[in-house]
Amino acid sequence: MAGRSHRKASEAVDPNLLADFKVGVDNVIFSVDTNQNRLLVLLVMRQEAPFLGCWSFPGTLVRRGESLEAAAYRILAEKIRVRNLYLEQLYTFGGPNRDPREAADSYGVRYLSVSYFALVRYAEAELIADGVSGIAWYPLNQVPQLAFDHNQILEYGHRRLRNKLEYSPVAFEVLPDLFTLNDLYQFYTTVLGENFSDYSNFRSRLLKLGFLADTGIKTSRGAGRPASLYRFDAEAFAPLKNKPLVFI
Amino acid sequence: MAGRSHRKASEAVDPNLLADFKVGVDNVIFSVDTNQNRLLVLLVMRQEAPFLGCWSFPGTLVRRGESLEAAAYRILAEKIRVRNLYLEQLYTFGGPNRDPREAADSYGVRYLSVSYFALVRYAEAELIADGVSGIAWYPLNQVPQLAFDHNQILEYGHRRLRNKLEYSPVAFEVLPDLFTLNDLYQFYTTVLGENFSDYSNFRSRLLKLGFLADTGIKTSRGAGRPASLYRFDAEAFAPLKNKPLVFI
DNA sequence: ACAAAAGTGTTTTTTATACACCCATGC
DNA sequence: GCATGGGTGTATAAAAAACACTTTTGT
Repeated sequence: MAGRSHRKASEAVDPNLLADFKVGVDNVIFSVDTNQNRLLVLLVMRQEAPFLGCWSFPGTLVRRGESLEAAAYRILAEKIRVRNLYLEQLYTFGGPNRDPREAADSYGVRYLSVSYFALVRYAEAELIADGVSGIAWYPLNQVPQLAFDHNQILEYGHRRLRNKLEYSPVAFEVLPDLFTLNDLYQFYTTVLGENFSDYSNFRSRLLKLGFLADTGIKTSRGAGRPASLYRFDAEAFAPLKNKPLVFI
Repeated sequence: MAGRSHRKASEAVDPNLLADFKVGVDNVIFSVDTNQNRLLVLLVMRQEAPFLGCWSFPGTLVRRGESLEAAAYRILAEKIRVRNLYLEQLYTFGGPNRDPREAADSYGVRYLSVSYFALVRYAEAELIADGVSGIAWYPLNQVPQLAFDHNQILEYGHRRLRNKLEYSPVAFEVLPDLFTLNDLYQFYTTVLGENFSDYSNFRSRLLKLGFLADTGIKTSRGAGRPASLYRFDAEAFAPLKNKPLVFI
C-alpha cells in the first residue's frame, strides 16, 4: 500500500506534495419556457482562454474571504436578474487535468469546480447582455459541446432535477407564479418523460394534496375551454414539507 | 452590485483577489454492529494541530496529481482494511474560517473539505491501529464534539444514509454477507426509526422483490426458532436497478 | 355543429397496513 | 410446557392506473 510508507507525518514534513487549488464555482441554471414546453439551461460564451468561444456554464473563481455559495450568487447576479431563485450545491469535480490551465502552470495549480444547481422563472429572468459576451437559454436537447467537463456536469444537474421533481415542490420555482394544471403536467412530462402518469390522475392527485390554490382567473390558449390559473400555496404546503414522496 | 465594477476581467488582471486553497477530503464511514443493533461511525483522534486530541473523521489533504476520490481511498486504506466498500461523494464545505489554520496564515490559504460517504461491513473491517493515533467505532448517538465542522458533516452523512436506505440496496453494503431478515429489519429500524413498518410486512415486501436468496442455513440466537440466513443476490437485483422506490 | 382543450367521475387493480396465528427451539 | 423469537396468512383500507365521459370555448 503506497500510502503506508509516508503516513500522516509526511503531509507536515513535505508540504510540497500537496496540491494547490483555485476553486471555481459553476452554475447549472434551469428554467422552462411554458409556451413551448421546453426545458432550458443557461449558457454563456467564454471570453477568455481556455476554451475561448466555447459555451459553458456561468462560473467564476472563488475570491478571498468569499464562501462558495456567495461566489455562486455573485456570478449569477452578473448574468441574470431574477426575483425568485432556488440554489443548492450539486457536485464537486476535482480530478487532475480537468482544466487545461493546470498543464501550463509548472507549479501545478489545480482547478476544482464546485457546481451549483439553480432554478429560475423564465419570464422573470432578465439576462444581462453586456454586448461583449454571449449569453443564451438553450433547450436541453440542443446543448452543444461545452467547455471543460461541463457536459458531464449537465448530466448531473439533469438527473438531480428529475429526482427532485418527484419528492419536492421544485416545479414551482421554475414555473411562472400563475400556471395552469396543464402547464404543470407538461413540465413534468418534458422532464420525466411521456409515460410518467395520466393527466387526469396527475391532476386529481395534485389537487387532493391541497397546496394548489385556484385563483379563479381563466386563461385561454387558442381553441378549447379556458383553463384555471393556479398558484402554489407555500403555507398549505408547509406541513407536508418533511413528509416523503408527495409528487408523481 | 459590488461585482459589477470589476467584472470578469478583474480576475485575470488582479489574481491576488482569488483565494488559494488546500483541498481536504473527509470520510464519513458508517457501519453496523448487527449483534447490538448499533449504527456506527468511524472516528480518529487528531495527532496534530489544529484540534489536536479531538475526534474527527479520517481525512487528508489532496496531493499533486491525485484525484479527490483517490485521496478518499488513500486515507481509508490507511485507517481500515476492508474487502467490501461503498463510497460516494457527500458534500463540499468551503466557507472561509471553517479551518483555524486560515487565520494564522497571512497569505490567506483557505481549507476546503470535500466529504465522502462510505459504508463498510463491521465484521470484515479491520481497523489499523498504529499505536499512536486513536481510532474507534462510535455509536451514532454517542458521537462527541468533533473537530472543525465535522458534526455538521455527520448530520449530512446521516441524512444521506436515511434517504439512500429507502430507494437503494445500500443496506447490503453494511450488513454481513449472510444475514437474517431480522438483522435487516433491525438495521432499518435503527436508521429510520421505530415506526417505519411492521416486521411482517417488511419481510414479505422484501421477499417478493426476489433478490434475497435464502441460503437454507439456520442460525440460532439464544431462545426461539432459528432464523434462515439470506444473501443479497446482485444478479437478481440488476433489472430493478434503475426503477424507483423499491424499499420501505 | 364540431374540434379542441379543460375538467370530472367510475371501475379495476395493486399496494399498504394491521393483525391474528402457526412453527421451532431453549430452558 | 411455556416463553421466545421466526415465519405465514388474511381481511381491510388506501392508493395507483385506466379510461369513459361532460363542460366550455373558438371557428
